Amino acid sequence: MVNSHALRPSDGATLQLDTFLPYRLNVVTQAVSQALARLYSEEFGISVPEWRILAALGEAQRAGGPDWPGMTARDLARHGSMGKVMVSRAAAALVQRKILVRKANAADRRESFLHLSRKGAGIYMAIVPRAHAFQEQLARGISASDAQAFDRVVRHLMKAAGSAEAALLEDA
Amino acid sequence: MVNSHALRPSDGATLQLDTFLPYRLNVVTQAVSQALARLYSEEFGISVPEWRILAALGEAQRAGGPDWPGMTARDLARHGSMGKVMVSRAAAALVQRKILVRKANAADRRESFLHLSRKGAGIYMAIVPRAHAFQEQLARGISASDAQAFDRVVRHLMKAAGSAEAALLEDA
DNA sequence: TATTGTTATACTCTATAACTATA
DNA sequence: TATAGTTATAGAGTATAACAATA
Repeated sequence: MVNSHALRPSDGATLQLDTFLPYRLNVVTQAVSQALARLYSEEFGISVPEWRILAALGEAQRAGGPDWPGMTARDLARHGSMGKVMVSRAAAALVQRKILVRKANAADRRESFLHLSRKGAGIYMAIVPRAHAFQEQLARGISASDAQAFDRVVRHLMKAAGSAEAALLEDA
Repeated sequence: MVNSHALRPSDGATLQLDTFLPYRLNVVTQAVSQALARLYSEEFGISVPEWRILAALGEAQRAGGPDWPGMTARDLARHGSMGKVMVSRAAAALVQRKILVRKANAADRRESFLHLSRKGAGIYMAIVPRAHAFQEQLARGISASDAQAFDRVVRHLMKAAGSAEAALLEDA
């Protein structure tokens, strides 16, 4: 029988892999992520980092008014939890494919503003409902209270991951 | 303000990236996984796939009696959710470092049995408490009921990921 | 001097297919 | 023919450092 507590393992001398949180996170994330990546790439020719940029820009562009300036690579990196290297590459590819438009920032010429082109906005609008449908499909059968608990745990893990590492390396 | 429901996004035309489940899973898993990977590699010189093999063998070796035969690469691949390619490579590296011992199976000479050497068992015994401590550190502050709910959701997502992809590609 | 962004390099993990040796 | 395992190759993502342009 399988131990059912992902966060409370059983005994001290052994470790049941399928109750080990990092393992389970890896497996489930890989399954979800890969399914979605296939959707992006097969239907829209978009990679995951590219999607994150589209999502950030689509969201901000709609929220910002008509003279919304766009987002810099730095903004996108923070918003999408990506390194600046990945953002630079993905953005360059999207600009080349005319999905993004890049405009120089006269006030600080190191950076530039990116926003969705009309084509990019079209792709964004096509992907969003599919992404929602995907998420709904995944969530179907999960109770509201479980969903909320899950959300709390994810939020907690996000904060805890950094400090857990620090704590463990300390007393090594 | 941040939308707090990871599994129930807000409106149809936009998608808030930080409420999108695959994104959140990716980010949290990456944080957790990378923290742990650093621990394995810096202190024990073990990669994540190698750790999965150690964990599977350590667990089974302890459960099985003295004439437990070992596990085949195929067993390890299934148990650790890895492709046979990864298992083959990781196992070869571990055998070379004398952490695993490989014994031919006379009954079916295509496969062979792997088990932990004394050295391997030592490493396993050193890692397990650290892994438990890591998990406990992560879980500290999570209520028992949230942990159970989280477990149910992870389990659900694992099953749902495959079918969600199928459902979405169907009506494309 | 510090920061934005780009390029180069290397490494890990993944995916696929081709191949072997057995069965 | 099918299976266990290995090897080769290519891809995506990450991490790091070096670099150019600008502040």
